Amino acid sequence: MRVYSTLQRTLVELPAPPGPVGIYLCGPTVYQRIHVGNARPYVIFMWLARWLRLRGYEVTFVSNITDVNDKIYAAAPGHSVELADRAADWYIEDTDRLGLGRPDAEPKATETMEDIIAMIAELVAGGHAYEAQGDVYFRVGRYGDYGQLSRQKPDQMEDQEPSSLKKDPRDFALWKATKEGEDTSWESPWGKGRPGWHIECSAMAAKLLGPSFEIHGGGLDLVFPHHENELAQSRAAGQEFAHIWMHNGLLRLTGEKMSKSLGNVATLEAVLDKDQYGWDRETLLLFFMTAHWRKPIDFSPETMMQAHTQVDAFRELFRMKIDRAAWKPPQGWNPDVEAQKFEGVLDNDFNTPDALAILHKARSAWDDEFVRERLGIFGLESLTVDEEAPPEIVELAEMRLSARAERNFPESDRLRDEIAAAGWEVRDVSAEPGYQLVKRD
RNA sequence: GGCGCGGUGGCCGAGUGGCUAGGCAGAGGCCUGCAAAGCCUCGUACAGCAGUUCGAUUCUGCUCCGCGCCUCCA
Repeated sequence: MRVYSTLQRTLVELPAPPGPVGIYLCGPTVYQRIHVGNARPYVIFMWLARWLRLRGYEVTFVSNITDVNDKIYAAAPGHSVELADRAADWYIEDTDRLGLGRPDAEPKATETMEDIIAMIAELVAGGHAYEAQGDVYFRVGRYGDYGQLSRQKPDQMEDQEPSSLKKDPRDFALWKATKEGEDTSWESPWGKGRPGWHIECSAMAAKLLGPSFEIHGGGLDLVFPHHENELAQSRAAGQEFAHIWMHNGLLRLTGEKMSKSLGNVATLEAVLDKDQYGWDRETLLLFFMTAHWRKPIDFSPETMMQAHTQVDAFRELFRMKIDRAAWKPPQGWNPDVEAQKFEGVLDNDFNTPDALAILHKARSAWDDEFVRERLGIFGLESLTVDEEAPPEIVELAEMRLSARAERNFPESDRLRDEIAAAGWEVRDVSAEPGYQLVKRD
């Protein structure tokens, strides 16, 4: 198994199973509902964790929730705790709807305060950080490898968060003294305050995965400064930290990155909501499969529609009621060979579009077992179950069957329309009972 | 200005130094009372210009275009 790592700028091999493989994913800052773009890393890494387990790895998947931050203070003056709690619940609720389960741990910054403070103290003691009027800053100039992840040259960089207290404009805050209007603070050796953005991830990763682990993930927009800073502070604290850095491509809306600051946002809730975008979870999951995890992907009616059509095509395979005993692999379809290819493409940088192509080939070959066994990896096992029609629909279909037997086609067509109006499609088939009912949305 | 990613047939989207990606849409046909579903047939694409090579969409350089980061952002 190998994946592309931003740090090495190449594919990096994972140690052989069983690992262990620790995965740390940067989750959202909670002050509003997450958007579909935020859902992409969640989905990709849930899938990856599942796949690695199937391949025999011992996986520990940690994804944090940032619940102290300037944005949260700004969004709910005096009520930041309530907002963060509520928005964290939204995040869980919305991503739960994707049906992929949860990471092994979802730590919050506010629940990791001791470790955060201890780590900052260690950096100060080691001379990698300094205190200034209750703030603590990381001394970028002292860490020689600064910029190795993002390939930024320190002398070319612009200032990070300007502050007159910094000794060097490139330094960044590990701890911030409490300011007016902030309704939460924690005691520390430097007085009351709260952590900077980057240190929480270093502390939580070390706490739950140890000083050295395999994979650190997040969106491409986190490479600099967030991940650069995490790497610097953790290494400065003597930890090896993550070996592999996976950065997923960003979701785009009308050609631009979907982001809260640009305001071109479709919330995950809205995308899945019947009264809004109304896409089902399967469509969204398959949509994410269609592009490689490192590439940008366009969220548009066209691309979602194409994903939806594919979802229905897989459903169709399981409506066919294939007689497995009579089934034989057709020309050009060798399940064993294809199974190996399937493993191969996922083991090679987790290429889901290639995996999807193989599933389509299996579908064409009517190899329902092959497809059923693999759809589950992506949380799409629901496509294999065909919904039963309710009695009143069945009754209409029976009436239509009689009408057809009498060659009363006007009545037959009227009944078909009536069934369609109720959200079902009736088809004439040769197998008993002579019709097939399919749910339509 | 600095750093980085990408440009593939109508659309989405993998991949490869020479061998069919796959999907969507479209056209024709079989089947059907009409449909639906299914099946069959049909598309020789890889931004442009140089170069390396027996041969490049795939490697190198340049140009053009798009995107991301350098400030909070998955």
